[in-house]
Amino acid sequence: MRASRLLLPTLRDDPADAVAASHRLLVRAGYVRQVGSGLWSFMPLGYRTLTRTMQVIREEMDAIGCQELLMPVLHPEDLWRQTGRNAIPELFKLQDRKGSELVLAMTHEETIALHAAAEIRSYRDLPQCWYQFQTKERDEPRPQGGLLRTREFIMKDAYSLDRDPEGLQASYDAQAGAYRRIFERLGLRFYEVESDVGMMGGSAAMEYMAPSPAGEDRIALSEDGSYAANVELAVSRASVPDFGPSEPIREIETPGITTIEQLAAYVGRDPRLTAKSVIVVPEDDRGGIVLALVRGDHRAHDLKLARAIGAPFRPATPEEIRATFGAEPGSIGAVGLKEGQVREVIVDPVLTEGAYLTGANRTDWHLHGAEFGRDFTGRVVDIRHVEEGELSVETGSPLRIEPAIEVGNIFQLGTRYAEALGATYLDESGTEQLIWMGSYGIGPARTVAAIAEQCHDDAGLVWPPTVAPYDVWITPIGEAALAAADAMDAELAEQGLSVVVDDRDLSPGVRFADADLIGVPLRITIGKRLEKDGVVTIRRRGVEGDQDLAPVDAAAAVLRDARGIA
RNA sequence: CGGGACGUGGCGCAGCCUGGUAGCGCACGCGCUUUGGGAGCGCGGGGUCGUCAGUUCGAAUCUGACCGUCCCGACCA
Repeated sequence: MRASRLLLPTLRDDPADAVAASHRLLVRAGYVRQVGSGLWSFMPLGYRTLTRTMQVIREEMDAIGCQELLMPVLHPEDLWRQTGRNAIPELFKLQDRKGSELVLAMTHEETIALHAAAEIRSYRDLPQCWYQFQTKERDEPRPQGGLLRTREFIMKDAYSLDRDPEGLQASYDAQAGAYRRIFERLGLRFYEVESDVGMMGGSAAMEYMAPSPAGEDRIALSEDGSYAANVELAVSRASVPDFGPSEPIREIETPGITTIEQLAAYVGRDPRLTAKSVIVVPEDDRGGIVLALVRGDHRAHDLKLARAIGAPFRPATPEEIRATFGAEPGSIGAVGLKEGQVREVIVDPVLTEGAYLTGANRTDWHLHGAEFGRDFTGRVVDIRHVEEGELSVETGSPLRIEPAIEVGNIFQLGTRYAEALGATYLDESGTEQLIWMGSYGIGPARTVAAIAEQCHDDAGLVWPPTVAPYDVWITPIGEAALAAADAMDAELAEQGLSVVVDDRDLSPGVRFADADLIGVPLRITIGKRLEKDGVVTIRRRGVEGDQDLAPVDAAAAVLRDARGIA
């Protein structure tokens, strides 16, 4: 293919609003263009990379017996009412001309359960695995980072249907294997981590996380490799301070002290001997204030706390705190609360050992020596944010925390959707049973962006061969070189390689710079060495000092053999 | 939702404070020269300055509303 016939809208300058490397480079190299906030077009170059990525995913899905299908994006809202997920704020809603209520699908569990309910009759029909590549629509509060968080995106979503939990486990394990093969083939560095089940509901879940500074997620990894989890549910061993002997609880005056740092400094104690009060208002219909306690040097994790409460929440305002506790913020604690004063007290398990400095619910006073069980109580739930350097629970290996991009996830959903939509089968005894479901997603566009985050240098993209838009990029310099390049293109194309001959009437420097930016892995330059010695230059993008000279007649064979191209 | 920044040819920007007929670089078209790492010269095309309203003899510039885009926050008690 001649470059003069291709759309290659490369930009010399970085787009002004791009922050993430993938955003900057994919726009500059002409792969994608923005249509609106969180809305992107894949230009021809980008679409080649996207389709190659999708093809790898398709092959691995097919390899585990998953069958491809296609479901609509536009759904009757009623379908989503049946699972209650029509209340999710990210769900786009609209009406048709008759006023019928419709939604734009953000995922397809409901649809799958609908079809399972209608088509699956007998245990003989199970197990099944269905998947599609289909557009998802999500009304994100804040699209971000180019392709990293968008409002519309294609998802590969697969769904397994099994007769029992054992069958679901087997389907889930097969998907996990396929996912590892997919991301390995795509040349992505990734971690498989335990994850929260989130809005899907269900029992077990894992995420596939590509480490990148642009990632919105944080994952906790043990140095010995035995533990990997999203910080949303990661656990660790906290350090243990020296508590000293148990003492009776007593009030101490702490004028103007409202933060843990001030408190620890004022009384000259380790912050680990203080307890921090997190006061929040759940956003559900029950009302009331929840008081959560973590150790002074610890942080509560938002999502862990929301899970413990069973609802999203917002921080309580100073007025709400004063009204509830009769004291200023900064002096609040769980000791001496009256029945019904707060909706609930949640205590991090770390605080069940030892005695702590805590708020006295009296402005400018704190309590010394408060012990769980003796002086205060509450529901014990892990709500603590794990910290870098803490030890893994099982092996004691130190943890580090890395930012990462979630490129895929797998969920054991159980029977939630089957129940809601009546997806059942008859077992051998003729008894009606619920179908056990799993769901398995990959975002191909986000995966492409994650690869771009990991695979680039100062000059541009450096694609792994599996996802590069083309296999070989030839830069001919001069008339004779162009003929040789076309001949080489024909020969390589016959071997199944896709080739671009950059015949554009631009200076060599500009064409080299574009080739670097676009990031095709194999490069052939044909120029003055052709006339002088009859050789061409073969290089590999992104490999320092990599350069071979090959006779023009043998270049195609040399390139194929030396580079191990399949 | 809260806060901040920015909207001027395709891209990156200046002009705005101090109102007076819109400019630079790149890209683009034509011609000549040039051709192994972002070439040179010459000529040329392209912008109702985000939208609407207001102030004014006159608005890219001042005022207001709206729209759009990006970033931070919505943990740090």
